[in-house]
Amino acid sequence: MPELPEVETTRAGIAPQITGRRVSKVIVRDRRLRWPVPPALARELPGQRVHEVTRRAKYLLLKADTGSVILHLGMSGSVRILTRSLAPLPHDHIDIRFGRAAILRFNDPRRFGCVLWTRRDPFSHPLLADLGPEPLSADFAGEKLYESSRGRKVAIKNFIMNAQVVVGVGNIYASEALYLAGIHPRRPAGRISLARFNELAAQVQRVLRAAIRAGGTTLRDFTDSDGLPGYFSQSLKVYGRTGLPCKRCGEAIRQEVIGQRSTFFCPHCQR
DNA sequence: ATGCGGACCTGTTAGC
DNA sequence: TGCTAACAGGTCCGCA
Repeated sequence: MPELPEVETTRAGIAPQITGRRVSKVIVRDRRLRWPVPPALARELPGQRVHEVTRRAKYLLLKADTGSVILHLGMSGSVRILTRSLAPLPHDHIDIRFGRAAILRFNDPRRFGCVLWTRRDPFSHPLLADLGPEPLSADFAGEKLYESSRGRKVAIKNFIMNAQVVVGVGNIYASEALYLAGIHPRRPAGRISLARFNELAAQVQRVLRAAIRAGGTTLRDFTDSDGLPGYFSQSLKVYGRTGLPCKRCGEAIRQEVIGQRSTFFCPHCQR
């Protein structure tokens, strides 16, 4: 579920419900996530206020009085806000309770996600310290991609999915952005011109923004069980369209494995 | 430094 | 219909 648009939609959904509220209790039902949930979370967070809910890459950051919660949804994670007590379902691993007002409930079947606690600046946490630029920031442009790609032989698909290069481009939107920019996913990153990188950067922004808009519409009230904007799938040009005609030229969309992930592209429109 | 493959998990779907 | 295998939106880590 969670690519950057889903994470951003989640952030926007939960922020108004917990910002400024005081945590009353943290319940950890299963601490076996990607990294074990630190005991300090349940020990230190209760009694503190959440001051803001931000996002860096696909990490959600809950800034509290003496530290921050760092939360990642992995492949299958979701959070939702309950406004009344509900019996936990399978994989409801963590509750962060805000008195009677709200419960933030973290669910993650595959447990690739994480919920961590740091007393330091979360941006200096090892998981966040080396991350590349945010694709939706105003200063994100093709130049950065172009410069960091010189001499690199890695396929462009893998390159733009590398979080040290640019964050937030997951498997779906990597295929989509490359299609929109007309770039073959296997093309070596170092053999792409500045002009084409400018186009790619623009299309990355465009597709992510469009998906956020679609997600935002679907999940307006956030008591829904999973943060799945099932909606944007209608707008996908290549992802999941193996064998179907390209919407531009009619050629059959190809599916190949690149970097161990399924990749979708039009062999005619992408070079 | 770079690039590749494996690892972590469970649930759902595709195929025989 | 039922069993098994393949696959799934992420990303860290170790090795060559």
